[in-house]
Amino acid sequence: MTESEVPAKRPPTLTDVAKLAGVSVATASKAINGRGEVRATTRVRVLEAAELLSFAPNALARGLLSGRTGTVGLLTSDLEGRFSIPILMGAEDAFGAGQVSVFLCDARGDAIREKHHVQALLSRRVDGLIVVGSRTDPRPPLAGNIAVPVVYVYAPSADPKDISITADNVGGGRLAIEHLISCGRRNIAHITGEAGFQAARDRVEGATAALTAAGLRMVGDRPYFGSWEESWGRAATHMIVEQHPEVDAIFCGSDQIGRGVLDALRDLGREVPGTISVIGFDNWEAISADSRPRLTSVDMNLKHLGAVAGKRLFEAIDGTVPRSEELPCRVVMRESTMPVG
Amino acid sequence: MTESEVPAKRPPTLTDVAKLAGVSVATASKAINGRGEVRATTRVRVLEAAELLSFAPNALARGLLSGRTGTVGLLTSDLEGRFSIPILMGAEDAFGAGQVSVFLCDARGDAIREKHHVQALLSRRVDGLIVVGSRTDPRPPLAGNIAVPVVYVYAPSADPKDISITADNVGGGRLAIEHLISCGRRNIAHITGEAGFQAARDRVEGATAALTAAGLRMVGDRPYFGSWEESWGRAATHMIVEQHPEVDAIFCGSDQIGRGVLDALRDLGREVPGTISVIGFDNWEAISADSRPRLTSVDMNLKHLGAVAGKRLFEAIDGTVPRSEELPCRVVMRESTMPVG
DNA sequence: CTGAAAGCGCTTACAG
DNA sequence: CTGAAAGCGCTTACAG
Repeated sequence: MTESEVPAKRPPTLTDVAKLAGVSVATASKAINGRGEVRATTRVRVLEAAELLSFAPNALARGLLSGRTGTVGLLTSDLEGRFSIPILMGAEDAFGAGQVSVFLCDARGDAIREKHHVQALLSRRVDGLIVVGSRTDPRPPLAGNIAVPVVYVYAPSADPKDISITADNVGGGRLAIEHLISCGRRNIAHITGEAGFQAARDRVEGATAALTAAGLRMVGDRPYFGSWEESWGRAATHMIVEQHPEVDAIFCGSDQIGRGVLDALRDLGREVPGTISVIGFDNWEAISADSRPRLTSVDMNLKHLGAVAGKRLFEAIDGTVPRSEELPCRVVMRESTMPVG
Repeated sequence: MTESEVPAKRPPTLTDVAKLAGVSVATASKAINGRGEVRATTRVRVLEAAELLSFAPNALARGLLSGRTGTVGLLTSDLEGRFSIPILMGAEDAFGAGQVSVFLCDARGDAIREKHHVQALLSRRVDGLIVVGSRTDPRPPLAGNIAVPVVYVYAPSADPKDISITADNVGGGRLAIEHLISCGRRNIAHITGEAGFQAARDRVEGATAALTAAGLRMVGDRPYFGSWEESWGRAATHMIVEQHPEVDAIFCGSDQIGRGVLDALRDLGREVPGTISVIGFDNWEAISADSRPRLTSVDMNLKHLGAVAGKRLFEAIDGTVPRSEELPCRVVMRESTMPVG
């Protein structure tokens, strides 16, 4: 039986490489890792052997030795929701392709399932954990003694001692109103989602502050809480336009609401942005980028949020203790708030 | 220095548990894994010790021994796109919480990045790989000698020897037309995305077959290829209604197109579903579930696709050789195709 | 029923 | 510059 007939059942080991190169495993290890003084010709011989066998060092063995695995766990509560994904991408970016590998776990908002996932991740000796929430309300911290650093993103941990990276929704509400005022609007209404959401309340707070600072009041003297859906945007718009015909701008708590508002205004013959401006929230391309007119929106920079969380996790793994951060939103302007000269 | 003062820097090991329970590591191992004959009282003692230390067995060490890591790699080319996510969730479901952990890698459609990720995953000794495409066109198989089973989902591998789990888009096109015909429609137009997409061409093929089988022809005698966006749906609708006023149904290649079609028909005063029916494709809730009227759509069952891929990967890991599968779509009916009596 | 020993694949002092 | 040996945390025959 010649060598070429032997089927390579298991991946090649360092021993295989060393044998082929005619050196000890110790030397092979040093050559491959560029460690210790290895003669140049020896190093080349080892590297060639490794190449020939397409040797990939067993990360499990390495992790066992070093105590570091180069893996992190990403725990999300709601993969389906569109907020997790950009955050997740940002985090992935921060880790870099191949340097650190990411375990993805979706707990589906179920505490039991979450516990199982955490258990599994800890067994796999991840170097750290990122916990991604699906709404901005504070969430209970992970149960149990977690021996590795944890960073919470989007939804902060309810424990202020934990590290949380969040979007500044109060600031986002303020930005939206300031933008509308910049466009020359004075009679601004606010249609938003369920009052049970911290995000809704925060944006109201920011909006109110900005209006007050400008000496203005909300049309209707209150926000219109309802649901996050288009149909609520449509219904509320009809009500507002009828009761407050002077309305010349609407700040919407989501792009879906914004989309409903645009459709209703179109039905009512109110021209956007000619006689009334509309701004949404989330900057959800699929909803905002092809409407008539295209919808200006507040963007929470979710990808950046994820990237910052990733960086902070690294710092924590390296022993420094990062602080919680609340990152600013930004306005992405499109035609629905374009001042018409 | 008392015991309680010693900080637990590293996670407890089996040795710690054994020591605390007053047995050997071998016995501790057997007790914890329910293996071999261990006296009941001994087992209890070990389990209590493990509990007390909140011992979690090091999966790396286990993996090193057994050659199985209980991890799989999920390689996606486009996390942002909305097709990957449901597939990913389905796969996660198939793996079960905590049993198998999933490494998520987004190659961003970049071959170099993909290679890096595969390399990293192989180093981590994943038991298998799932490759998720972002469009249904066949993709080149993974480069290099992959020593573990690979299952392609959504986008099949260009190599027919590989295992690919795909949605039957031809069948989906057929279903859409058959549904419209069931609703009493005879003059059916088809507005779809770029002809460069296999998905567009497949759905056309199915639609044409179903029309022919019913003795009908497409309105305009051809599909209207364009883009996947709302604006194309709007533009094409105006054109079709003008040139072919007899049109009484429109099959749309995507829900976004469908949404544009609905909006245009509304502008044109054509009543849906009264005088004309509309069906979309993708069953994208955010787009289809709150439109006026709500949009009937063809669903590719992506989550199920992912789940099947996960199951097939397991079978492959366990040594059986699964076959490629093309899974059926289904029609999710809403008001836009409701026959009006 | 229990434990000593070997070994999974690697790295790291330590001799030579 | 090179290699023998110990050890990371676990499991698995094999003695006792």
